[in-house]
Amino acid sequence: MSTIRSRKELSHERIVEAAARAIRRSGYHGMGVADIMKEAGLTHGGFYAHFESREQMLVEAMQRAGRVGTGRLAEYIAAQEARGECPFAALVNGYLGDEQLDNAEGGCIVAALSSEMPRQDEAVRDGARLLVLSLIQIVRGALPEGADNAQADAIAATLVGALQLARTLGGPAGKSLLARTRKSLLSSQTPHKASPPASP
Amino acid sequence: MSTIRSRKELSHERIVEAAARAIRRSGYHGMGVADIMKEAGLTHGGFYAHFESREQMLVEAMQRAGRVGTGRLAEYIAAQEARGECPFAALVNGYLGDEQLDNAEGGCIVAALSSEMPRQDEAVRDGARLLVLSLIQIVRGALPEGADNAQADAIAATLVGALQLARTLGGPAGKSLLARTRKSLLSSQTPHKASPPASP
DNA sequence: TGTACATCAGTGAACGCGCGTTCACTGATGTAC
DNA sequence: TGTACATCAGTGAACGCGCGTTCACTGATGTAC
Repeated sequence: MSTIRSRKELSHERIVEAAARAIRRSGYHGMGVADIMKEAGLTHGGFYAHFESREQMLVEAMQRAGRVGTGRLAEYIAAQEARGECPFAALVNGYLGDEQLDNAEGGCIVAALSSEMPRQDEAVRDGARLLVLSLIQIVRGALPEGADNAQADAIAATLVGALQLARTLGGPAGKSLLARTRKSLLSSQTPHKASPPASP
Repeated sequence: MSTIRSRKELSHERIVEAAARAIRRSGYHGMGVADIMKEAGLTHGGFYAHFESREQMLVEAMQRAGRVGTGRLAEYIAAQEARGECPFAALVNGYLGDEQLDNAEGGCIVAALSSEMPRQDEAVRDGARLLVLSLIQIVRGALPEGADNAQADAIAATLVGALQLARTLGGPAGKSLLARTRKSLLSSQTPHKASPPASP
């Protein structure tokens, strides 16, 4: 597969890239078409040569953020696994790492937008559904064989919710909420990997 | 404490009520000042006799939604407890009840807005922090004596996240995500109330 | 290889619309006597 | 109890601004010969 891209294709990618960052940083309505074009090094007039509408750009931006985010997380888990860490711990520590607190722009798009997702128009919401499903897929993949699927849903919810609550609190309070959530998740899950701990 | 309210106070409350519903249904920016005044049975011109700015109205609306929501949830838990249900199960079943799927407008304000909260200006965000903390407080109250505080944070995150993911999926898929999350939460927690189940 | 022309990506002004905010005014409520 | 006046809540027109979208135009890229 060729890497040769036309000038226009390159611009298109820069715009989508900028939009993918913008919506995670500022929300679906947080930045205008002109701002995003500017961030891509262009002026707003050319926008509609690339997209039918702002909404269509949102869809592409979501897909991109989802694809990249999923890929990075999967890579991280694989890398940690290669170092002997259990995949679930890698997921929790990667997804809820302290760096994620101030990195909405480069982080998980579901955590950045999920309370807004249900309110979007059909096209955007369809894209959002896929993002949710693919996050759940990743969680499933990181759970031990034979784990209940119900757990994957609950854990995905915990990851997303924790990042949002921690970001809302911000500062040390947010950091400590993150740490507690990691701890809680890891201790709840280990029994499935090893033998159940004796109840004290 | 007197219930006598002046005409203006009554209007004020209607506006805040309408705003509290509006932001949960449509997000912080989802409805304009004029829409909200209309919903309160007024015209937009009178708005600034009640609030210094739109932002200040948001703060009051959040406080109200938080107060009412917290009250309702606490009452529900108490009522179920009186019927012999354990408080944690009441919390999970109440907060993640199927009715909540289509009731953002009347439901938990944290679930309705948490991905937007970190992006609000200081006054609104301060209000949001209090909402998060009071949700965590409720969860703590519903956990058995001696439960780890870390668990309360994780569970609050799960509740909030699950409602958002379920609402994004919508329909049967959303309903089933909710059900799975309830199941997973309840089975993870019961060991603390009763004796730990034998590992199969 | 060089010139002439067509294509194409991007520019920037302009438009319409919605929204937060202001303000002069009105009609109702309430107070003084 | 009734009248005259002051206060006050609410009205609706108007404002400025930002945003999504359109469009006539420009300058660069690429093709034909």
